[in-house]
Amino acid sequence: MGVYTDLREKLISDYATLSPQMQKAARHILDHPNDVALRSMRALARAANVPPSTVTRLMAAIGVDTWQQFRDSYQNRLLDLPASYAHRARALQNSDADIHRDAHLLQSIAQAEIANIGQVFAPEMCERMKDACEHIARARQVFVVGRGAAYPAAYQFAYAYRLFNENGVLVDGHAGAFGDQLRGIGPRDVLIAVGARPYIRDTVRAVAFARKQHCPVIAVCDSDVAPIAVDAVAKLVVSDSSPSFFQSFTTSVSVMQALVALLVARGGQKVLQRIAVAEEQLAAFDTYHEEAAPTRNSRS
Amino acid sequence: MGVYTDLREKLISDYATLSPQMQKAARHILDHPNDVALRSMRALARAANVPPSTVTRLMAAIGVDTWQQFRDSYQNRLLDLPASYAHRARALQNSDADIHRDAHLLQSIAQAEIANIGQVFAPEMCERMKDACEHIARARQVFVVGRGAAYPAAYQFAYAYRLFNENGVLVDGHAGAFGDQLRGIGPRDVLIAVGARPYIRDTVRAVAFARKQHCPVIAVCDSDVAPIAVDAVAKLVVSDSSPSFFQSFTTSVSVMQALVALLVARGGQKVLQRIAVAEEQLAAFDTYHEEAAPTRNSRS
DNA sequence: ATGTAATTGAAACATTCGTTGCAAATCCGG
DNA sequence: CCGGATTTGCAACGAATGTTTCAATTACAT
Repeated sequence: MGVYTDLREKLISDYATLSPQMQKAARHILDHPNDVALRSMRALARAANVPPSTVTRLMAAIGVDTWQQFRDSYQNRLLDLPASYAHRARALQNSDADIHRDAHLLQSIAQAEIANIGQVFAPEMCERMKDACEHIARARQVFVVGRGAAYPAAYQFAYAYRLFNENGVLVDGHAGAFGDQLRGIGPRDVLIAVGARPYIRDTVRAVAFARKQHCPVIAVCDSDVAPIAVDAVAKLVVSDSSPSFFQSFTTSVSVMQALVALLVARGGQKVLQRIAVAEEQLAAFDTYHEEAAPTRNSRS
Repeated sequence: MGVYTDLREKLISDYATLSPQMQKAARHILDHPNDVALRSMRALARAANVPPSTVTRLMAAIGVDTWQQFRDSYQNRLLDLPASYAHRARALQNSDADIHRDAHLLQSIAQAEIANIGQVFAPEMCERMKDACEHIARARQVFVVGRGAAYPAAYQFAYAYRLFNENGVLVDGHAGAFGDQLRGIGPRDVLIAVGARPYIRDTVRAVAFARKQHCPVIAVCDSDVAPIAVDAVAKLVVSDSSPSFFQSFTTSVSVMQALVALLVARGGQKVLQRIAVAEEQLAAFDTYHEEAAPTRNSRS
């Protein structure tokens, strides 16, 4: 066990006994170990939003004499990490197949995911995303539909979108009211449909209905010729290849997040304020867990 | 090619034209690249046995404005994932005007997502995932909870898991029945809790309840010291950094998918058959859209 | 050799670094 | 409600950082 690991363990185990401010610092260190190795103490403190002295005090609290010692162990970890991804994958291929079967699978998944993300954010797709945003920004109401495995992506968008806009509707068909939720959809609205093969009937129907009502459709799907992409004003084609049995829906989620990010960027300060208000409301509803003041074990 | 490579190659190609002292410095940098990333300029100068000013002059000689720039590129090399680093640099440099803003944002998102995926599938994390699978495979019932933005990840797992196992329960609190769904949870079960800051009270409560019932908890969260990770049998820490306003939950989804993939792999042929059966059932329920010969829009 | 240009290192510069002392704020048991 | 203990942020410190200036040195063509 390296020094780095020891220090990290100590931070975790002592975390509960630390003062709130020190917890903030400790937390940041645990979550961003590289900052310790590469940036200055003061910079770290700024990032963690604590005064520099807190970090020094944290060092004392976990029994480290000086920041330099602490930083050194984090730097050593960075040097010991063999890590390049290609390297990792290669190491796996010439190793015992059975024992590392799981590890191999996971590395394949990681590579597939990275490749997928890369494709989804290719220049052409970015253009399409921007187009999609134009439509969304202009729309009276924004409907989102996604069933089955595509539901997470739809939900994700609706959840984030509704933090700063009132006109988002997640068509989730709760209580069988699938058709109801699309009532009133029209040319001035927009429907975002998420789905991949095998296409779920509900989603296809929703798209068909929207088209009949002359509502523009944005399709997030696995092919330019997917049934839900026919005549869509924007086709966001996500690659969802995966070594596992199921397709990956990570990229769908990622695209939806990107759309939200674009909308927020376009909306500017005003949107940020709305989000702040929304989060205040949530806090008022006692939605969030308050990070408890630590129970201190006194030592005389 | 990354910035690092450019600088390094510039150093090599210009080596002959440099003054003797600068060559000493350049030589040391080429031989000890990590010193650039981790130590100070003066320390490097001392090690190379040249005065600090020589190093500054070397920066000017190879066309780098400041030591900080130089150091940054070496730091990036130290912690960057090998795959697709190129994307960002290239995409960023041939962009201009107001297109720049959106394009830049999307590229940053892509890069962040890739980095996040990379961290999530780091060797240590893979070990933790395998541990988590052990617990899941042994469990009598598998509860999954995730609220708010974390819901998609929870849903995603539950949806896929239930295709091949009967004992999965998505704790989604529909109709306020949040507590009800956890009834009977016990030591032989397992609870998978997904959540990131700000932690949602329901999720924290669910974890607390499970712990009180001595049910092992698997935490998918953003920190080793997240409230839902306390005393978890497996902590799957996902990095969710994002240039946008919201954290990214893509990685959570990805981890959940990976867990499913591991479980399927572990289950072997038997599991695949179960999935086949489940899909047949879905087809029987007319869930899927049958790909018909496309209705062609007349082109007369 | 001589004058010009290039190279070099010491010193000084404004910052920033990690650390410490201290006074105000906060918590908590009585 | 109080009084002691803990926690916290500010200001200040000396040390070290990256950079610039400048005088001394070297190299080299004339």
